[in-house]
Amino acid sequence: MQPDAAQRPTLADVAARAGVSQSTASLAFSGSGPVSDATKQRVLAAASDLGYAGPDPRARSLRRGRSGIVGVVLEERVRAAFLDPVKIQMLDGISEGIAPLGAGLLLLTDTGETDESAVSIESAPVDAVVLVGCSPRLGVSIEALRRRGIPAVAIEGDTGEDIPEISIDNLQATRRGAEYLRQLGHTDVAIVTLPFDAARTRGPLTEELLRSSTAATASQRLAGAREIFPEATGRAAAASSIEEGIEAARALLADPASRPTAIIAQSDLLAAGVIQAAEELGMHVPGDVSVLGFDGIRVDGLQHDLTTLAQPSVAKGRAAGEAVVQMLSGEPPESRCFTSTLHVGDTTAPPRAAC
Amino acid sequence: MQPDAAQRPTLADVAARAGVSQSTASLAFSGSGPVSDATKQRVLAAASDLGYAGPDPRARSLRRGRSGIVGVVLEERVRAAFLDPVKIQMLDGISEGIAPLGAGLLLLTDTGETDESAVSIESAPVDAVVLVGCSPRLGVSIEALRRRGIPAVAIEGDTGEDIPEISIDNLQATRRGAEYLRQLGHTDVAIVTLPFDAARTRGPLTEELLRSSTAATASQRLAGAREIFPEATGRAAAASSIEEGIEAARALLADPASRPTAIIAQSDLLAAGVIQAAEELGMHVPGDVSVLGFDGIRVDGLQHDLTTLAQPSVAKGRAAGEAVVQMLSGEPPESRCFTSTLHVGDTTAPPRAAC
DNA sequence: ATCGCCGATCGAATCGATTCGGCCTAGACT
DNA sequence: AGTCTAGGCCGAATCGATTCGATCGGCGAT
Repeated sequence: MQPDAAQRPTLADVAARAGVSQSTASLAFSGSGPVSDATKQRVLAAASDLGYAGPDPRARSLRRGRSGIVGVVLEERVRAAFLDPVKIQMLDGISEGIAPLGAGLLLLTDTGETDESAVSIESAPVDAVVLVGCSPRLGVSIEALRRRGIPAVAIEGDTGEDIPEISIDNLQATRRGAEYLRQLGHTDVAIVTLPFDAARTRGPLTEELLRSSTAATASQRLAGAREIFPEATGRAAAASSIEEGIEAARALLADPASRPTAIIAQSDLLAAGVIQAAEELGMHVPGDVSVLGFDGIRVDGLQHDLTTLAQPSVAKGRAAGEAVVQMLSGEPPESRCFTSTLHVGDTTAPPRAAC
Repeated sequence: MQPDAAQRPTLADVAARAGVSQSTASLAFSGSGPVSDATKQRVLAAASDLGYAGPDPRARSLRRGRSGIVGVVLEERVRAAFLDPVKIQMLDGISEGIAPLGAGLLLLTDTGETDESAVSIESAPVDAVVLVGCSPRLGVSIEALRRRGIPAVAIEGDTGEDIPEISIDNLQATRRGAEYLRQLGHTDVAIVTLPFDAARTRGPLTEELLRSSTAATASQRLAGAREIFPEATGRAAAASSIEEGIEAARALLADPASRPTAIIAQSDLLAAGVIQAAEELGMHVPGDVSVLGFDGIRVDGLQHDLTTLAQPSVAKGRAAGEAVVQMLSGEPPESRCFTSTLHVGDTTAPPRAAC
């Protein structure tokens, strides 16, 4: 109505110009329905004349009830997540798994802040959601998802709900790794764990910390190790990073009199940190201390072939993506548990004979 | 109407239950408008009773005309992009830059396929778009963006349109690096470039290839090098990866009689590949050949401190994000050009005296 | 020659929320 | 006491497309 510059043309405008009804114009675009070729061409021509760029995705998604977007919820901020190779591999797997949907991937972070008007897990136009390594801290958000009827899949996160879960044999894998260390002759083993709680408390493994654990992954891996080394103690890191590994190892190796002969790290990044700290202290790996990792990634700058429990990260992501596809097509969701394999590198060896 | 299980409650249902009009209920949620506290509580209570999870983002975005989502267009598939540390850093910067919007990041890839019904750059519910290292192959898509009136910012991509661009001093930086090599005494220098065209043609730098170049970044860096070494030739890689660097270097170093004394790689990953290939051939870096990279990232597994032109990747991403925020608030977009700095590591040295 | 059928098109309802203009009432001001 | 003001709330239009059911020719079958 107003001489207001360029009101963007709508489907109605196109239809009018092509001399057809709006419904026909819609069909010409979406292709779902019988439209004569001539009409279709006419509509397309009109659209082109008007500079119409195709149906508005917002209106379309409102009507269709689908947005064509799958959300990926990362517990950390984007920066942190991208620094973790495991996360990236999963992301890649997810994008592969949902490929048949032709859907986009929306990065969501569970920062805990409930910013008004911000696009959060509770208010994002997504058709489904993949929770990557999320703690139950997400309880509220998950509840919102359930209410909104948005299907969700969790990767390595004990959601405690009826959400299908893609996981690995954390406990058994770690036990296998620990068993290997015992076979090498180790008896004095320390553990560097992933964070146990939302606060990411860093420090010694106290009973209290374990009791308050909300991170299944860390707990399970610890349990697996303790099935072999019941007395094993250690430290919890505040994140899965080299930095944190260094920090933890410095504490564990501080006193030359009480040094363990092997350290089980719950991630390769932590393991890399442990190795670095050990070497800084003049220790030799695996001569003075064996180091076992978890993940099976290549760690930036690490000069060793890490002995580790290799997990199929990409496959996990893909499985999650496939589960999303299933759920969206009405099939019942399906949890899956993958198996990790022990990769023996050059960071483990029999303990140096006590002198 | 139907006894159909649980039709999800809508704002209208909530309003009815709370005994207020729909408009009031809306105001109670969005908070924009005068609503008495009592009424608000009543609405919230009704919502809670009904299990209403808040306004539907699809409807909201249709009405508001904003979706709260910013698209990031990567030229490669997600997997490939995530393997490039520079891209990840930029992504991180972007997410930092758009933080004030509270917007989500939608990953879009320019695969070239125009999948029907797939969420692509041409049909995604985004408020703005950041093009990361995109070639003009995107022409069609960019045209669509323009028609849809979606603001866009380009990072290191010559869009040829009126899109604000975030870039770095590719030419000058490379010239500085080349100059440094010349000062060391090098005269026989080869270059390993990024892809020049959409086809990612791999092979020798022919005049024809350069003429048909659609990649400004590669062209500019090459031009910078040639300002110092006009005769320098080399090879184009098909991607920025260690693999491609190896491939290119093998070709360049194949003939012991015509080996250059230095190689300028247009990315650190390529440089890492070059070094690896050289060492495989029994050559010593920097003894037998100096290697100069570009980017300033830490390369996985590289045992050298690469001499490289460090660019502020995160800052670039952040600038792009900030530009998006500006454009969305109506301010005119603003192009920016950052400066790279020469980091001298241990991969460059004077050429071995000819015997 | 007539009936039935199918494909092309059209009208109108719908998706779910936001928002503008108007109405009403209670308190304030003179 | 009368009127003005403003807060609080409501109705209804609107965002832009999709889709169901109805309509209307035209063509093959009987």
